[in-house]
Amino acid sequence: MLQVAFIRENKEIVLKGLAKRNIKNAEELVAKTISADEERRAIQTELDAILAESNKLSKDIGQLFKSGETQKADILKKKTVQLKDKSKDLTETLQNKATELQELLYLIPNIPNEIVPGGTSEEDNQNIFQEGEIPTLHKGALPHWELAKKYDIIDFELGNKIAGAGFPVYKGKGAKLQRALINYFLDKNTAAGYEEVQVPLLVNEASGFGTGQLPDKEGQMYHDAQDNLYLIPTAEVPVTNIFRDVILKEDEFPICKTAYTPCFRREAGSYGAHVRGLNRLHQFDKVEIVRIEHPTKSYEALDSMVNHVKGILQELNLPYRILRLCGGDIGFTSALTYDFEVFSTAQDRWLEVSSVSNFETFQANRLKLRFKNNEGKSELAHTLNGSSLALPRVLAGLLENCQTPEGIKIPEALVPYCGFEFIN
RNA sequence: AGAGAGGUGGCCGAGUGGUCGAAGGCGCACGCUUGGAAAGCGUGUAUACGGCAACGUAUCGAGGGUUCGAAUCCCUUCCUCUCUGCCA
Repeated sequence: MLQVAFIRENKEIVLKGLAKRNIKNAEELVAKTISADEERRAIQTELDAILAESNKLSKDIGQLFKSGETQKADILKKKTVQLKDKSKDLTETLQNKATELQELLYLIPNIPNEIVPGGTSEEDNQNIFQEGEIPTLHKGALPHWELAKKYDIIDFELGNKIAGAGFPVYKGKGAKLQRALINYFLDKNTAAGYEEVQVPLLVNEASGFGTGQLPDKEGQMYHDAQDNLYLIPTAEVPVTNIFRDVILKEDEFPICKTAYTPCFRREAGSYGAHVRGLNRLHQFDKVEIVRIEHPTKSYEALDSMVNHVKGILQELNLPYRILRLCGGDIGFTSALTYDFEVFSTAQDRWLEVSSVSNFETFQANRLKLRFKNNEGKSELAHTLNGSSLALPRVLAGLLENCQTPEGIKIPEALVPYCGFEFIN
């Protein structure tokens, strides 16, 4: 959520940013927000004056009672009763206006960074880096869902029976490979200075609002109505919410956390070949990195996160590319996002395996995540996160790219974690 | 799930109707003191909103009520702890 004061004082920047995201009614939205804010402030000023008067009268009444001047006190009492009615009305008006403003603010996405390209869809994302050799596969090479079946390492059918589509069962070396990947990613992240944390997989409403999943993506999360808890769609939610309502000291930066969690997504509206196999699941494993940074350092941090993810993909020897997401494709809460995609050779398509973003103050404003700057004033911090990495598509890429007529050849870096070199 | 106790500032903790945004202590910051430090002494130390500012308003888990006036009384709700039950 943007700060109202920022919108008020930087209307042109906001409009320009919304234009880059192709928001249709941006002018109207911003105008409404600014006027709601003005009205809100006017009402508050009025209400404050009434309350101030009423507070003063109450004190006077106390004094009068003490000195026994009850008649005078009774006169003042009548006055305060009137003030009370007035203040009650105004309080309600104020609350309505504040809610109206809040709802408008929820509709305004983050302002994209200068370097975010314009564009309307994923077609317009900028390919800024690519490396790794796309292997030439042998004759009869298979997509990963066929390989999974052939070597009996992932059973989609069985998952169907137990839970439904999108909940695969990993078996034998498949299950072990999952565990190996998780440990490998966590080790890479902790070696790079991220502290490992284990967090709840269910979160409350406040946490959902804190990182911006609510109210925008309500339908995308599994919800337990009985206890009003949500299954996390990403570790970003619980990990970032560690810092909800926190005021940091400046010397606590940078804060770097990593967490492995399963992620749960309803993926309502997805269908077709693109959701085949591991391409899109309701439950999947992911290792996440989260950073809380000083505003002047957050873009440096974003670069370092990008380089970190790069290093992992290089070590896994997977062909990948990095995209800078365009205004039309970038997430609601993000100011700048880099997507990492691994080439899935047998499917002949790129699969997103990581998304690394700087949210600047957008999440921090909702989270009330601040720090004391050197003037002693509290200021919003910057939050960032990225996948390092999401498992299913890395696995898909691995299976497809590393297949040989003799079986799947496990990348060297993973062998110590798996304890085997081949799946055959 | 049942019974009981409790939620106050960064932390501990006092406060049962007015002068309480809240004693006292700890912590922290600055200053004095010192060769330097510790101790000691002094000063300061919540957050949000409005206002150029002075200052005003709100906040004692949250929401509502009683009252001229609520941290304090009443209702609802959430959370924590203890015991019992159940259980990996």
